[in-house]
Amino acid sequence: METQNLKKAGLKVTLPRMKILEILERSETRHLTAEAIYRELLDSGEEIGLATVYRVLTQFEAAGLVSRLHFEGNQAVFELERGRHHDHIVCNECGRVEEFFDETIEQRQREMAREHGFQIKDHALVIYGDCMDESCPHRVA
Amino acid sequence: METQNLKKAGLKVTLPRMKILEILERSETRHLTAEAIYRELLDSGEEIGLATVYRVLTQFEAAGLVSRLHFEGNQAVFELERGRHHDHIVCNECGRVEEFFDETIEQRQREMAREHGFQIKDHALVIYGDCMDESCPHRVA
DNA sequence: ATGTATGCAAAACATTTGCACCTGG
DNA sequence: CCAGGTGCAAATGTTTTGCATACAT
Repeated sequence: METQNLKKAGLKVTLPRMKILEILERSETRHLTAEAIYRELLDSGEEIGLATVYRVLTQFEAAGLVSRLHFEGNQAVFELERGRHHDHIVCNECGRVEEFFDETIEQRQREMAREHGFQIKDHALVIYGDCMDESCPHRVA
Repeated sequence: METQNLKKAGLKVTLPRMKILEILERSETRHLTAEAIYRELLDSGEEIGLATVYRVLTQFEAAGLVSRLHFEGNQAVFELERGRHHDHIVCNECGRVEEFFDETIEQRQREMAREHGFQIKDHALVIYGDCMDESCPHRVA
């Protein structure tokens, strides 16, 4: 269980940390803001402060347990790190997030970095669009 | 001159707007935060408020005169819009920004959006790395 | 016990807004 | 002249921090 991951990361196994991990694991959308996690904690009756949520998420990020993403908008979004690199497509209308991976894009990025004399360390690619999900409220098609 | 662009955008030709356009045009790095523009204004003796800088940049963005970029870090970065879409490579060490364009990446993005049932509207791709510029203070190589 | 974690309130930032005054056309 | 623009200060929204208390080992 998650107890292992926490210990492995050198973090004490505390209630806030376990609860936050649980929420990230159970999440349907898998991409949550600190606020969203905080609200879920409140809803399940936990007395955990928003500051703690931010502190825990920052520690999780440092430990490689979660990734912090920056989509348009002002809040960071957090997702559980599952070791498979991927990029994101976000629906402008309903906020739905999909993940994708394309080796050709990865390759071309490495090539672009090389051409410009950069030692590539990381990259962030987000595609914005309108999804055609039936649940999407502003769906065009 | 820039007077044209302002009028075309339906914006009165005021001193703050002209000065801000000038700074964006003259900028060596071409990618500036609102703060950086504000400081340049102060340095050149202009009495322009930071709020005005933000307001003007937001209007310029709406008019298509500038683009607002979100790199890692909390401040937005603004660049003069020159009509040629491109993505960015940013040096983690010295903050230098390079632009690039790769049709293969563009194509694959469209394909990824299509595969996931999204009507692509926009995208943001930033590559982070260490540059090997001789002026880069933390240069490794 | 003892070093860490947490909660709360306050601080820190980046950015936006309200409002009285100024300015461009 | 007058709608629109600007400066300043105050508000906002997100994230971080200080500090006294509580908890895991």
